[in-house]
Amino acid sequence: MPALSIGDLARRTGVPVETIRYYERMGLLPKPPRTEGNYRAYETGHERRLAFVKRSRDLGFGLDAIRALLDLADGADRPCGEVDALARDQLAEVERKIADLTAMRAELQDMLGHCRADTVADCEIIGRLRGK
Amino acid sequence: MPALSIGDLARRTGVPVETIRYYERMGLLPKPPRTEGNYRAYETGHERRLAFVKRSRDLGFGLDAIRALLDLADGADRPCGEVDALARDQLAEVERKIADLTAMRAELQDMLGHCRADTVADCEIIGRLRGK
DNA sequence: TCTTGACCCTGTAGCGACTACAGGGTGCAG
DNA sequence: CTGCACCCTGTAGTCGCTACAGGGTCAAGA
Ligand SMILES: [Zn+2]
Ligand SMILES: [Zn+2]
Ligand SMILES: [Zn+2]
Ligand SMILES: [Zn+2]
Repeated sequence: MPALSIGDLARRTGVPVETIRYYERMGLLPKPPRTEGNYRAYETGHERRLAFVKRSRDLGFGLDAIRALLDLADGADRPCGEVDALARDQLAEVERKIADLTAMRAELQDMLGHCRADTVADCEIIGRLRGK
Repeated sequence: MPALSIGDLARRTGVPVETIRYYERMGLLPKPPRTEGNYRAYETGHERRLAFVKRSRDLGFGLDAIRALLDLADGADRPCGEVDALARDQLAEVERKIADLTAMRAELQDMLGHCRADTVADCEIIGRLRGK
C-alpha cells in the first residue's frame, strides 16, 4: 500500500487539508515523513490516528482532551478511569449547553408566538428585548 | 440622577467592564460623554441600551444581528417583519445546535453506559473512538 | 520537450466574542 | 500625602479552524 498525500488523507477522513496541518502543528498528529519533493507521506497508522481525532471532535471534545485521550489510548494495560472521567466531563459540558440552548429556544418560540406582526412599537420581540 | 461610571454600569447590568468597552468599540453602544478626568459618564439611556444588548446576547444573537435589532427598534412605525425574521433565524440556529448536541449526548451516554471500567485495551469509549 | 493545471509547501492573518494584561492616570478616604 | 480602588488606551491571547499569498512539485497531454 503506497503512502498517502495530505489530500488523499483529507478525502479518506473528511478532514480538510488545512485542518490536518493545523492538527500536526498542535501536536495531535505526528510529523509524517516527507517525499523527495517535501510532500507529507502518510501511512495507515496516521489515518487511524486522524480518524480517532475526528470522532473525538464530532463528540465535542476539545483538542487538549483529545491529546489526553490519545495518550491514554496508548497505554493498553492501565485502567480506563481517566478516560471515563474525560467522557463524563464532556457529557456534563454538552448537557450544560443543551440546557442553555433549550432555555433560549423556549424564549424565542414564546416571543415569536406572541408577535402579531404589526409595527415595531408594539412588537413583542422588541418589547421583551427592551425588558417589557 | 448622577452619571454612572463604567463600573457602576457593569454592576447594574451584569456585563463586565471590558465587555462594555468592547461593545463600544464594535459600535453597539454610543460613545458616552467623558468627565474632566476622561472617565466615561453614562446615563440611563445607555443602561437601557446595554440591557437590550445583554438580553439579546443571552438569547444567542450575534453582534451583527444585535446591531440590526437595535436599528429596527428605533423605527417605531415600521412593520416588525424584519425583527421576526432575525428571531426566526436565531431560533433555527439554536435548534440546529440542540440537534447536534443531543446526538453527542446520546453517544457519550451510550459509551459511558457500556464501559465496564477495566483496562484501556477493553474500554468501550476508547474502542469507539478508534472506530470499533 | 514544453506547458498546463492540480496539487503541495510555509507562514501569516482573520474570524467571533470576548478576556487579560501592561503601563499609565484619577479620585477619594484616612 | 499616601494608599488604594478605580479608570484609561492599546495590544495580545483564547479556541478551532479557515483563508490567503507567494511560492515549489509533478504527472498528463500536445
Ligand atoms: Zn408567553
Ligand atoms: Zn413582531
Ligand atoms: Zn449501546
Ligand atoms: Zn472505559
